[in-house]
Amino acid sequence: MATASTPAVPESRPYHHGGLPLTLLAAAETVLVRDGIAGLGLRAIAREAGVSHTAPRHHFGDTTGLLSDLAAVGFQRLRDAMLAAMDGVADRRERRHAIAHAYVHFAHDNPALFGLMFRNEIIDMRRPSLSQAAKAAMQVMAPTIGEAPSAGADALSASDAMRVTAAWAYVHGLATLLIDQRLHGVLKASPGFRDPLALVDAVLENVALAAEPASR
Amino acid sequence: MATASTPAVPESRPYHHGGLPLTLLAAAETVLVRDGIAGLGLRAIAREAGVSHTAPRHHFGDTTGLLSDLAAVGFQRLRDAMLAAMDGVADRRERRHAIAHAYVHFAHDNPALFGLMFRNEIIDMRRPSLSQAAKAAMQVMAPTIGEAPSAGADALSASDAMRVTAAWAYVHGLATLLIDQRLHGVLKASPGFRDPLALVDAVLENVALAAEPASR
DNA sequence: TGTACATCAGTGAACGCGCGTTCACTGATGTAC
DNA sequence: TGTACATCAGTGAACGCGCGTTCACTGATGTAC
Repeated sequence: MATASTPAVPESRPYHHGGLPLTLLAAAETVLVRDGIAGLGLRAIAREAGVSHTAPRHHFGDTTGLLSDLAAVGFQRLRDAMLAAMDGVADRRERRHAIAHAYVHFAHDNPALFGLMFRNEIIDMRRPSLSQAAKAAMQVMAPTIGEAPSAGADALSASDAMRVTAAWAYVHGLATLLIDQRLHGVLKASPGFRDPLALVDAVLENVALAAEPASR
Repeated sequence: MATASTPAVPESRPYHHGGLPLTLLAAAETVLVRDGIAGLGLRAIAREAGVSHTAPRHHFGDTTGLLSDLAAVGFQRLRDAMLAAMDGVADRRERRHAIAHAYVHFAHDNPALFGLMFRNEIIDMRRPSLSQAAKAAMQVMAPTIGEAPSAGADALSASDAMRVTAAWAYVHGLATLLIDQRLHGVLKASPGFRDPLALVDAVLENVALAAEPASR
């Protein structure tokens, strides 16, 4: 494809689009944010992109293909957000907090996209682009959360595996309860928090995970 | 309705069903388990119940009404499971563990139903039957998890609100990551756990939440 | 004890909708010679 | 430098599908008198 380097786009829309795949992903996100996951069909996305409704098929095959790639974009952005939050933070505990904060706030700021990233009915985690993006995002968490930082995420001790799982579940649970609006009950029982996000932020500040001795 | 006490059901199906609402809820769960959330339409449910596809409308109004009631049944069962797990357990820490274990295993055993209970697009949390069932389930957790057990769930101190939120998020995250099959990556990096559920059980045994001083 | 009638519960045909899929096509690009 | 041709990218009409909704209806039940 010699498209990215073509000097200029002709004034009247050319027959060949040039960068349809990226345009379709952007259109899909627009539809997702506007109409929610229910509105995410190939026809609706093509309509949003101003293109024939059979065009997406050339690039993505089917709806699952397109949405899986969109979910992959989501994981890349989540990873970037966590990396940016950690940047320059030396203290280990601070880094952990920065990651958790970034995870929850990413979900809060992109609720529809975050939801899509975990909707197995309409995306396919076996697609390489998606599984790799998801793995890359998780590999940002593992070294910071585990005990043996250098190990990376390809070989975890049992206790590190438990730490990583627990930490991920903790922030993931906060994120999903937050964006699914399930915290209003707690908020009503304990006024003083401005809104659900404030409650979640306070939780992240004050309640940490602690590996405890096996004898509980 | 003088249905529950009618002596016997005539051999040839009577025109009036008698207990259609309950039958429809059961049919909906059958469809949900068999075809997933995507298959949950009024027509499919009526078909499963062996009844005209407009009949559900008399009792539930629309799809959201029926599914919201099914989600309410789910919350009732979750509550029952947590109560049963706590039954006779005196130690506070053991009770906490029992609740968490019950929560995660309920999700594991009823993944489709659990998923429905948190799908805001197709259920309506404002319906009284659903919001009450959800609240009742949460009120099983709150007194055991907070510091001031007698307070119940209607008035929580700020620190209890944080504890409850954190504990709920923790088990909820474990449950969702588990049933969404997101733990395979961790499992691959750390063999030795039989399967994702074994990993989650180990996490529940060994990693607890700890409220820490505000200075992190 | 019987009769009339309103109300409730369930039926089945019909409609319109948006969807995914198929198909024959056309416009544009790249490559072989 | 030009020509022929294969391939790629996108079009638009058509089809079938399951869905929710509307409608006139029928069978059964409860209640007033």
